[in-house]
Amino acid sequence: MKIGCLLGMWCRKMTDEEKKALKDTVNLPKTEFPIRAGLADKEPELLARWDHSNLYEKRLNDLSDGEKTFTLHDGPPYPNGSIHLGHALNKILKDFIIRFHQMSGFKSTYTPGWDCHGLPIETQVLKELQKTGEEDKKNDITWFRDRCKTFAIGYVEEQKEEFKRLGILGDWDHPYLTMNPAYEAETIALFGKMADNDLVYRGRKPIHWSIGCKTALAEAELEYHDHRSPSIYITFSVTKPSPHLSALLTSEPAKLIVWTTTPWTLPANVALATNPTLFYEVAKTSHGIFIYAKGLSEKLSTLFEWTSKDVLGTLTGAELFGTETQHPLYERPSPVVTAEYVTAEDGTGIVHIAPGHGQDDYQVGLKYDLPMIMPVDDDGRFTNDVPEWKGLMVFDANKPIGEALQAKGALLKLQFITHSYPFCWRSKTPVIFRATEQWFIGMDRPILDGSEPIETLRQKALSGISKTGWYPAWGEKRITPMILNRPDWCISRQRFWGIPIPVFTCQSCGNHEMKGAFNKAVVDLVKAEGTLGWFSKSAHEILPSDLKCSQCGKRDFEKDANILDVWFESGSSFGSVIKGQADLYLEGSDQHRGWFQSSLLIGLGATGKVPYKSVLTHGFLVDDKGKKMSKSLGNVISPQSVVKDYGADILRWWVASSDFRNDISVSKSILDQSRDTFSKVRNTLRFCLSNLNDFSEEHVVPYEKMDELDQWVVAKLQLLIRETKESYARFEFHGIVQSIHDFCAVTLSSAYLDSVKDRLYCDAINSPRRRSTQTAMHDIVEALLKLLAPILVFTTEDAYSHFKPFKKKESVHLERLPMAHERHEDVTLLARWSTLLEVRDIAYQYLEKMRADKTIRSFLEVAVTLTLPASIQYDDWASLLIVSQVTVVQGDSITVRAEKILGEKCERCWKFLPLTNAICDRCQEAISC
RNA sequence: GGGCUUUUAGCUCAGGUGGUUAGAGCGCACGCCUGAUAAGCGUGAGGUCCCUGGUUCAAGUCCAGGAAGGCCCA
Repeated sequence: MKIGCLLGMWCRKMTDEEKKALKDTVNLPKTEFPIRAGLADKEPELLARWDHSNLYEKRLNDLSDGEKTFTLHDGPPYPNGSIHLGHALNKILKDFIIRFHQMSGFKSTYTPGWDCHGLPIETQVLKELQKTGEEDKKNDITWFRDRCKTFAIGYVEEQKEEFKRLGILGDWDHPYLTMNPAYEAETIALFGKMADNDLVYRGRKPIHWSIGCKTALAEAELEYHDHRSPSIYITFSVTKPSPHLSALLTSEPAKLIVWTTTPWTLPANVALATNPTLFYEVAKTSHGIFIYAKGLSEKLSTLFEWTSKDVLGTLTGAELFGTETQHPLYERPSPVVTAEYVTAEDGTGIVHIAPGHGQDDYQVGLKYDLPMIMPVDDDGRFTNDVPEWKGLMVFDANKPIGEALQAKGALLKLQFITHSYPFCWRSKTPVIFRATEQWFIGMDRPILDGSEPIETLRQKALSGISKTGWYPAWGEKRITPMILNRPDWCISRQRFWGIPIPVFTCQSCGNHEMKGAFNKAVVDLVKAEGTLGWFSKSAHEILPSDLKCSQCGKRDFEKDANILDVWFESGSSFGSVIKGQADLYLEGSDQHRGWFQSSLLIGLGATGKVPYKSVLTHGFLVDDKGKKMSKSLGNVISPQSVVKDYGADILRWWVASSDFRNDISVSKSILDQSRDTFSKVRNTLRFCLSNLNDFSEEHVVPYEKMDELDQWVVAKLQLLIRETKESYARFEFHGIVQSIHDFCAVTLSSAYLDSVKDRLYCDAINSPRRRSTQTAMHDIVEALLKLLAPILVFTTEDAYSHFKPFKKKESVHLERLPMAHERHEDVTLLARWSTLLEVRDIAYQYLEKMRADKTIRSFLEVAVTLTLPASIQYDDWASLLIVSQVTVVQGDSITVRAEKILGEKCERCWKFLPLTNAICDRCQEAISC
């Protein structure tokens, strides 16, 4: 049927065929971009395409200006399981930042890494061996380490695929692994530099020691079981009271009461500790003058069967400080110090301190510079230092020690208690705390690197922190006290799966060699053979034949048996992965104690430089009630399940929508919401695309000739572009999500696009008004796709392939971010339209009432009369309100009246108008064009 | 127990220097459309701004104490 025939059929009802022909003249939207995202299928397809075209490399080449660089250095995750949501969060945030910088012209490389050594892998491999009954194999170090390596590689590959699936772009084919020979060699070289700067020293530190296995144990290798121990109350006689104590005493002897369940540690006692703020009672009893925590008086009276008690006075632990007592077994003093951890809940509020036999005791020892006596050997037997019980197992020594105390009159009470005590997970024997020789990085040693002024590592670290950018700013407040208060860094571990401590001990004089040529020999060896070379060769084979002991000149060396703390390894990453200083480190806030700190100390200790310019942190994942994710709470959500059920883009959209500086909530309903808001954005894009189907470069309308409504939306777009880029630069992605979603939902979908449908569908295809709108929509789609590309990597690529920009790249990810045109950010226009839209709101409130009382169903059935002040002038209210007819009357305030229109529905544009034909004049004209 | 930190509608977030009835979007309810259709539009209902006390003419905003979360230590 010819269109011309339609014009004459106003007087009779149209047939279906005629209606269809008329409908064919309407320019309805059309696109191949599917209405359903189908991310589960689409995403792997796009990943394969990017992989095939080498997108990462291409971006580095095509997008960068060649001058500006931005380096985000990746903190390495640990490969001992599938990635969890925290990993996903971290890597996705990094991806946003790198993509933003690349699309802004920075050369921004991204080398992902893995932290491959360490106890968790060693433990898992050991467990596997236990299951198969092959435990002995762990003694073959080469074989065992190879097994660990295989284990690590397995999860590196698994995690790599999981990260790639999230759309993270990076140099996945060349990641850094801390077990790579080149990496290991660099770590050893950095150790050497720190040794050169005199920061490495040998000292003693208590560790968990398994007598059954004759080995050091990590926390993870302990099991707690009930254990029967002696529980003894003993006394230390005051020899020199502190001034406060002195004021309460006469010449009569006074004694401090101490409780312990490990009598065998008494030979190593060097001090007593009180809590500085607790109150202590000095009491004259039937059995003598005693000092103990106030409040325990009743309990102790009963226990020791005191028949009388006179309180001579009370004083705080701090006031007892400085009192000197006599060791109950030996002719040596045991001074009173203070420690915050001491309580009056068990015992007497006074504890005995043996720095070689306890973690707390060790800290107290460091604080007060107490000697560390450690008279127990590898077999758990007393050494020559305790001649009277030499060779006796410590647990067997409890009895004779008790007897000796009794003989000296220092034993008040002996009982036995059953309490929870650590056992070795392998030999099932009770564990002891025992000081052993360890390697340390000294925090308070002057760094002898030739720089002036000479500072300690602690001083350098503190000034380095103050020069670093911390985001959020409280990061500085968090890490500063940690550095200020931390003890020396113990870098040695008694394990196998790691990088050896590259130290040689002279068998002749005991001297330790680790600098210069000694270090170089190890670096060269490890570069060539990996650290396996160290384990499979003797010192003699490793060292050049002309290297001699700098002390005695002999050539008989033994390799150190320890490996490095894994924090030393990961903290060395800047050395082999980035050149110079990174612009940014981005990790969870727990890394203030971990990687940020180890990197800082090694950077300053070895190279004199902080390895990062700034540090950004994110919070932790919690559920919708703010509780942390845990298996027992059953609130764990895996990234794999989110990818499967929602798609990686929705996971990314959720990450972007959260304010990651605080803890981040996640739950099914939160993800559902992310899916909903994502869909709104995607549908808006789709609608624009579908209306650009017949649009190309020759149809572009210059800004000046655009319809005012289009000019307004272009102005809104400029604002959005500018604000979005600012938010990216500040890492405030949730602001981006919010403003882009708001733009799509409110500015576009509800206001602009709804109003503009009529002209797009019903105006003549080439009408200037229609082409003007398409020009605006084209700009919108182009800008939105680019602005969203760093976040919605899959969806924007999918949409881009259905979009026809004038200069089309192979991928949206080879585009730069859009530029905002200041000239088009017309403030006057924006203000004017804000008023016009308020009028629209008022009109809609009125019309909604008509709809509610069934006067009308559709707003198109209505003729509106607007009363407006003279300040509001606009000539196309009918389009803006999407009603059939509007009359404007001038008045003082804004009021709306409306009534059901007297007219007929145009069969083409569906407006109600006075018709002389089946279709309205505008439609007639449109058809005949 | 200590250091750092969070707490505004069901949800995600806004709310410089204290100033009228605390905002947005989503979700929800109700209605419309069927030419964005596993879409779209409209209207509406939602808040003891964690609690208590204080400063002030005035506090979501400042101060003190507390509660409940989170990270790191002990």
